[in-house]
Amino acid sequence: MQILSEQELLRRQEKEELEKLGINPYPSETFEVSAFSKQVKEEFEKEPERFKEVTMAGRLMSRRIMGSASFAELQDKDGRIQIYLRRDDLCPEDDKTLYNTVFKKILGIGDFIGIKGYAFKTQVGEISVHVTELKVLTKSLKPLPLPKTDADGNVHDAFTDPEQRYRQRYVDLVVNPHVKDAFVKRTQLVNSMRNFLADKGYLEVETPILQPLYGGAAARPFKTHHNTLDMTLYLRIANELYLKRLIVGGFDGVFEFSKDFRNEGMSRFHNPEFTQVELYVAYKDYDWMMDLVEAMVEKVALDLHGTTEVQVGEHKINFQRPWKRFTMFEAIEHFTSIDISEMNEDQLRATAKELKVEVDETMGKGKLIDEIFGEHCEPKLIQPTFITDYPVEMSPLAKKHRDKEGLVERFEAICNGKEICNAFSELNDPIDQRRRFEEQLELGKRGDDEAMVLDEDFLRALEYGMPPTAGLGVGIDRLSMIMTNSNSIQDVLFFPQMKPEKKATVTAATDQDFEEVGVRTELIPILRKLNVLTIDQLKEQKAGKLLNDMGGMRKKMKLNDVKAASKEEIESWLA
RNA sequence: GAUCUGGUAGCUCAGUUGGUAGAGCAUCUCCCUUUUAAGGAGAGGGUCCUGGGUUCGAGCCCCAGCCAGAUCACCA
Repeated sequence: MQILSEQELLRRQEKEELEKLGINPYPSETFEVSAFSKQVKEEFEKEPERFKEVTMAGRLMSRRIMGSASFAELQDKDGRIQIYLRRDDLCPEDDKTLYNTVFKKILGIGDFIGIKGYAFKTQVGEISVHVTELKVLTKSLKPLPLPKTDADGNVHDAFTDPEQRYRQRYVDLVVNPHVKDAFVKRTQLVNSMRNFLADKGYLEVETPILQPLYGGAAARPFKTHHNTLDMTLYLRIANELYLKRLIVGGFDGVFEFSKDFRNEGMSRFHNPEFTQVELYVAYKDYDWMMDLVEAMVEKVALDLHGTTEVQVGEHKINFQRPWKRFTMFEAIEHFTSIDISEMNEDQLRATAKELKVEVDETMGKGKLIDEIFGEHCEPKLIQPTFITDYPVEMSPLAKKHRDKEGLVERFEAICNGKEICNAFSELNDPIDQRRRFEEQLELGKRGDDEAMVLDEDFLRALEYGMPPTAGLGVGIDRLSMIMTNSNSIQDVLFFPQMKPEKKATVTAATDQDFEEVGVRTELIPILRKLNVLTIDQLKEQKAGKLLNDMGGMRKKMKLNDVKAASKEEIESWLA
């Protein structure tokens, strides 16, 4: 049994009162809506004729009752609009129940109602709807936390606790309008990219999420089991190897918006499941792909904001083409004034130590370069910048650079100090690919639990021949954070991963349970009020103390007509 | 995984050396009858995250745990 607060109990009573009046608190039939809050507020003055009769629906979010007339606010998908109710308009007949009882007494904040009426402008100049008909659409049984905004725009009592906001996103969305905006923008972002790619003639596809081998990235996977096949399956960490198989098969441009899963740490930049769009285009290279990324992200910014400039934290980021391009060596030289391009491993290690980068003996050349870059360059790259030509050791699926030894044709776009995409000229030499996988296997044997596994079927596909191909992965969550000025990935995921809420430790006893040990029905509420919720808790009580406590509580609860429990009675329960 | 911070009414938060749990909003009652974050008056509402300990007495002190956030580590 649930323990309900006073306000919850009251709302349950209100629901029952509606039923007694013959009003279904949860009606099933369609309620036709003809107008929305934003539309009425923006268009009424231009075209008042259109709003002479409107039907609207939403949650009641505030009420100001003044006897026979009331103002209230209705919140629909777009926002709030003031509504005006007058008793004699709502109830032209003698029966004033709908106004006096249903609206004034029974309905409350959070309840869904449908209204019919006409738009007008109040004396203070607020566009409102004068209600002529009112229908209860859903009774809400829990009180909403209600932030208030004052005349200066300051928000009071905002619903801000991050734990509650993420666990109960539905409440967050109802009471914090800016939250909704970020999610709408996220969907616009995806649509913008999808249209951009589809307009170029690339095919949106779906590939397996459950994979017998996980590949395409270096990460620990989630593992699961298929009963019928009696085999281990992994949730994909990337879909790269499947999309490349499709290029082998003859598609010359494929992309997929894919949920990927990585069994790793969580932070404001990491959620165990996240979204990437991956794109593979045949007969292209990474230079070509940089041009595409610039054009696509610039378009996203324009579609979302109408400008290429986006405010992110304290920075104004400009996505206008062309973006700055640095090779990784150039970037390091730019930020540290050290040219590392000709250094061997020992010199690199010495340089890293000099630059106060933490190094250990297991790090090879590639890893050392990456550490120096990550420490001294990446955080400083605020405006969108392409970093090109990565060390081969860290990129087992990228093609070796056409003329730079030890590097691959790879780029990342960095923005606001974080990677937003990763791309390469895809490795299509099956012999080289096998060798790179084997190097990964070595790393795995040495204990790197994120090393890639060898995928024979993928190699077989490459052996049939994959044309030269440019590939790209864009982190949708990261890009959404930038485009919505969000500080945490949790603000662009409706339901970020959380530990489960602690369950109620005890299952409360029912009335019947109490009655079975001899407690009179009318005494049960007193026991509950004393926090004696289970029979075990009852049995632990001391008879004398319980006698006193129950007497006090009986008085406090004003249960004067309930005969107090006697000492003998209490002893019989505890026996 | 480490460190720090937090968890008190439906919401936002106070709470003094350890001594009867508070405010604002929300809720309820009454008054007011075209308002603009809150018109006025009154009332109700609590597992102080959980479990131990110290104490005559714990929201407060000690120990263990749970949940969250931030930072770090990890995440090519």
